[in-house]
Amino acid sequence: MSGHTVKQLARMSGVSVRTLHHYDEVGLLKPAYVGENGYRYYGREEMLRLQQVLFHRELGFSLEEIAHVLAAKDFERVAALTAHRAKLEAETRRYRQLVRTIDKTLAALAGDAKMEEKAMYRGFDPEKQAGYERELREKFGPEMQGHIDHAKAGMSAWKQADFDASQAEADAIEAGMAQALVDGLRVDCAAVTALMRRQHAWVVKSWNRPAPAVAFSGLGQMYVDDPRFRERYDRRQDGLAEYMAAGMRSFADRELG
Amino acid sequence: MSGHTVKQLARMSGVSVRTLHHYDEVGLLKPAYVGENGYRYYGREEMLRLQQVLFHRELGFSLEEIAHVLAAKDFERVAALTAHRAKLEAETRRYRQLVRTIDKTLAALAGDAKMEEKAMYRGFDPEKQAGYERELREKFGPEMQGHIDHAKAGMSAWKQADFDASQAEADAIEAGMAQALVDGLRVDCAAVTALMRRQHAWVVKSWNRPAPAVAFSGLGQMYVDDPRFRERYDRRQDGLAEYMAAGMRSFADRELG
DNA sequence: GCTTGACCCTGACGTCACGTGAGGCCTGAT
DNA sequence: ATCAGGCCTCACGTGACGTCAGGGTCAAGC
Repeated sequence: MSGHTVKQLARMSGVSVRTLHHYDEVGLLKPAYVGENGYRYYGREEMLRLQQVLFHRELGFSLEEIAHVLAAKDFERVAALTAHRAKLEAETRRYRQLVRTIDKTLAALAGDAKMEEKAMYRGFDPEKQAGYERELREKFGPEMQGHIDHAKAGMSAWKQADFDASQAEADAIEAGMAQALVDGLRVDCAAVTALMRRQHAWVVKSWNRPAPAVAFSGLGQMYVDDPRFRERYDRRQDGLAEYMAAGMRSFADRELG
Repeated sequence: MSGHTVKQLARMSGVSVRTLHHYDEVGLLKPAYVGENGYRYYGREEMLRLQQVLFHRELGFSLEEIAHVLAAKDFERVAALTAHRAKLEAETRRYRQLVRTIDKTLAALAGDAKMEEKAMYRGFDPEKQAGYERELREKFGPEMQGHIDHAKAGMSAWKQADFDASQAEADAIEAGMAQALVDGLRVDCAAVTALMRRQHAWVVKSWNRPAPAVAFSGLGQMYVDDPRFRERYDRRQDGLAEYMAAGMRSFADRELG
């Protein structure tokens, strides 16, 4: 019963010869026996094991994890699969977010996202807001007026009283971040994280809707990209726009992911 | 205007110094200027470019792709983003499929009804867990002990980290339901519905898989039928097991159907 | 017995986006 | 002068193989 050679097994299972060599090398799948010429020969048992390996590989387990799982009994296997399932779901959620971000970016590139951009400015500075509206009208003509009116109606809840308090909070956060920047604090340190938590709360309140990870770090990105925001931050402290963006991204990754 | 050194830029943008070195190496982000001592100095333009790089990196572009995208015009950029979007969606679909595969595998492994039952009890009560282990030992003898120990190690993360929070939520829900019961609230009133929504979320998290209507109301039924659960609830409040079951069935009918 | 061509082996380097030192120079403060 | 803390350039390690290079082995046909 000489068993199968590497090429035979490779063809049967759809993997490469090199892969079998590699699995032998790392001890994941050793041949049933090795001829004196050094040839590898695989038997029925090895074929079954290979199937197990490939199954778990498909699921995204690393070879090391596979070795561990195959050595374990059902009990542990269930735990491993459950944990892996959670990872896959997390990845799925992350990818969905990325797709949404791409959609937004595409919309922005297509010029469709004027309203979105507008929404992000909301509550920042009513004077600039007015200037921005004029700009929009000039660019896109009178048919834009309807959209602007609509947005204004949405802002009616935004009373002047709220604006002052909100602006004060924004100022306080910026001041804290500027200090953190000159102090050379890392963006993931506790102090900056606390500031970012306030920033996140502020954004949620300003937008009047939740700000998930991608939206929050995307807003940070806009602080850097958009000259009106950038100018505001850099006037306070050189590099503050980037620092804010980094802080927000870091916070989003760590706490909103 | 000396610009920023590597460490400064790294801190501002939240990347490592090595990353900046690497980006320089591969030509993705070169310093504005290199001193005669060999130091890298970055200016405003480089900071902006770095933000662009990081944005695309988050989306999962490779560094090579990023270099290409940043050198391209809007038209090409749209094409790249669209193509990348398709890739992400394909990955998302693939992951969903993998999750389904895992679910099937878990179901198969649980074909042994004991395993299923055990999974349901998971995170509920360590004492019951101990009872189950003893049962296993009596049935399969001492050689099982090794497996149990091993599995315990694998599950320790679950038990230690999540058990407390999970149990606290379960307790809170039960307390709320007990109060609702003594207050004579109908199981379809808003307050109880809210509690049942939490209960459903808790079950989904505990099981780590969706709980459709039949499963959810079936679990409620089990609270009545199974003495271990029944005792737990009735100790807190007489009739609570039935009340839970009624609430869950009602919720399942109204919101999960 | 010899050639041919398909198959086998063992290195060993390349991939990608950095992490992690090692070893040494530069700079500003004491 | 010393010292800490920056900066630099190598250069190896990661994971799961792909891809040669160089050389031995096997079955079949001549």
